[in-house]
Amino acid sequence: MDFPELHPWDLTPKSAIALQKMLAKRVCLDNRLPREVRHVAGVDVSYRRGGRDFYAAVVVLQMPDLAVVEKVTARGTVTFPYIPGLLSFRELPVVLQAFKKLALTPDVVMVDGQGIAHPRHLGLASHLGLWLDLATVGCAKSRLCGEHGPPGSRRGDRVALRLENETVGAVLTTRNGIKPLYISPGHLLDVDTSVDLVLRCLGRYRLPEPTRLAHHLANEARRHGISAPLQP
DNA sequence: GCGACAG
DNA sequence: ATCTTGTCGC
Repeated sequence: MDFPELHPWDLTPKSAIALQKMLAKRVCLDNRLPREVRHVAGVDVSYRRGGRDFYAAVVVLQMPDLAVVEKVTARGTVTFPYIPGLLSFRELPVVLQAFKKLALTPDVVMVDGQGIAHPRHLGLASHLGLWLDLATVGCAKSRLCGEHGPPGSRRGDRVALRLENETVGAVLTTRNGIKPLYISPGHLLDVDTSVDLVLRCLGRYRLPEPTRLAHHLANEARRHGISAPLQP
């Protein structure tokens, strides 16, 4: 159950699903955020179509100005195929390597992917949150599961994302007339707090600054083919 | 069996 | 996610 100790290639989709069901019980949806959120981190992974290398990037921004205070990257190897619902088994290993290089411990982490808006309530954001014991928010660009009404078209508009008769997240419009984002709590916070946090991290783009900047940094790391700690 | 399906 | 050139719009 521990990546560093478990040979990744021994994990089968079936065992991965069993593990998700176990871990999902430990996800906490109560707010455990500090009174004042000082640091918000964004994480993302990049790789080439036929390549075996994965590049993860973590960027830490300070609130409320969103200034970058730390950036790290890490390189890893593909050990699991992409299967909808099992994304964390593919991306978590390299993401964890990147977090090991982080000097700061952010109050919350924004992830490119789902939180509990997942078939077994354990999307990448939730899995990462449990692993790091940090508050995490799932910020996906498209839907994995769940139903929702027509999203509003103005920034700030949101509609509930429901799954099995429960609200597991929100479909949030981050820019006027632009395709909305799928927000769901990963760990240690609730839906409303997740949405509020994303809104407070919004710049002039569709994606909130933390994940947007992490995306760029991961792409840059991939292009350089190296992984080196950086100084802001 | 068929359609859906984060990144 | 990634592959790719131009192109429509604020």
